[in-house]
Amino acid sequence: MTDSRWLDAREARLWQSYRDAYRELMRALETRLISNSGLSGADYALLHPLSVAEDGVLRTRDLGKSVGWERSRLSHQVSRMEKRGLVCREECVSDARGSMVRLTDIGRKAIEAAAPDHVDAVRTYFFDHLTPEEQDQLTTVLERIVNTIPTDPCAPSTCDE
Amino acid sequence: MTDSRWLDAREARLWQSYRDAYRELMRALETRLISNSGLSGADYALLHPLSVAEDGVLRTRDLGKSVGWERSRLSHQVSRMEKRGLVCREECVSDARGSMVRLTDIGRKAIEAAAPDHVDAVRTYFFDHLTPEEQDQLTTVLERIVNTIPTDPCAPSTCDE
DNA sequence: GTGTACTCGGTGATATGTCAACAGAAGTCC
DNA sequence: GGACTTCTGTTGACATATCACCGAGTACAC
Repeated sequence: MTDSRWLDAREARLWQSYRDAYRELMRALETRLISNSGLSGADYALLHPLSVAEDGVLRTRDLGKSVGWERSRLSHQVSRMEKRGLVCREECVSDARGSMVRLTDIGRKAIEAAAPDHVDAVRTYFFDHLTPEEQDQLTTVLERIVNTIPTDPCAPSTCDE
Repeated sequence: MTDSRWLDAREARLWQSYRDAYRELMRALETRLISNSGLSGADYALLHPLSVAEDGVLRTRDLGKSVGWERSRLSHQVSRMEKRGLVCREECVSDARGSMVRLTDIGRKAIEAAAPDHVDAVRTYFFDHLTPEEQDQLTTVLERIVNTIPTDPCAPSTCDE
C-alpha cells in the first residue's frame, strides 16, 4: 500500500473542474439536442457510428465498442430505439451468435436533422474556447490517460498490492 | 444560424478521447471504490463535501450546488443513504423551507475508510500521468470551458438565433 | 397587511442503467 | 468427435436518474 497523500488545493481544483466541465458540458449539449431534435444523447451516441458505417449497419459488438457501453445497456437502448423505428436488428451471417443493428430511413433522417446543430453546439461550448495548440495538448494528455486505465481494476497485478 | 462545419479528423479525435477518458476513468474509479469500501460514486460524492463541512452538516441546497446535481436526484440519493444510516436529515432553523443533511458517525467512518484508497486511485489513473505544467494548463482550459457554458441553453438570447 | 412570484425540498411515475443469469454458438485443446 | 472455455446478445429484476408536479415558505412590491 502506498502512502496516499491527500490532494492539495491546486490538485483539488483541477479534479473539481475536470468533473464540473464534463457534467455541465454534457448537460448543456443534451438539453439542446433534445429540444432541437427529440433525440437523447444516448440515441445520438448510437446513431452517429451507424450513420458513418458502411450501409448504415454495424455488428452489435462493434457498435458497443465504439460507444464503450456494456452489452446489456446497449441491448436495452437498441430495443427502445427499435420500437421508435430509428434502427432495426438483423441476423449476423458470419457469426450466428451475433446480431446486426441497421439504421432505418427514419433513423438516418433523424440524425441528419440533428447533427448540424449538435456539432455547432459542441463547437460553441467546447472547441471555440481552445486554441489549436491547446487542442493538441489536450488530445495528448487525454489519450495518455485513456491508454493507462486498466480494463479491470481488480485484475491480478493491480488489486492485491 | 451559423454555417456549422463538420468536425475534422483531428477534432473528432479530441472529442472522442475527451469522452472516452471521462467514461473509462469514472468506470475504473467506481469499480475500485465499490470493491474497496462498498460505497458507490454517488455515495462518495455526497459524503466528501459533508466530511469537510463544519460539523459535518450542510444545507441540502448547498450540498446540491457542490455536487452539481438536480434537487430531485439529490433528494432520492439522500433518502437512500439515510436508510443505510450514512446521513440523517435535520430541519433548517434559518429557513423553514430548507433542510440540512448531516453526516452520521457511520457515514464519517465509511468515508474515512474509503478515502485513502480512492485518492490513491485518482492519483494512479489521473494525476500521475500529468506533469505539474500540464495540470495547470488543464485547469486553465477546463475552467474557461465551465465558465462559458450557459446554465440554461434555451435562455432568451441563445435559443432563438 | 395582501397578492404575486420565486425558492426549496420532496414525491411518484416514468425512463434509463446495472447486475446476474441464461442460451446458443464459436474457439480450443486433447 | 467430445469436453471445456470463451464470446455474444438478450432478458428480467433491481438500482438509479429524470420529469412533472405539489406544498410550504420566503422575498418583494404595493
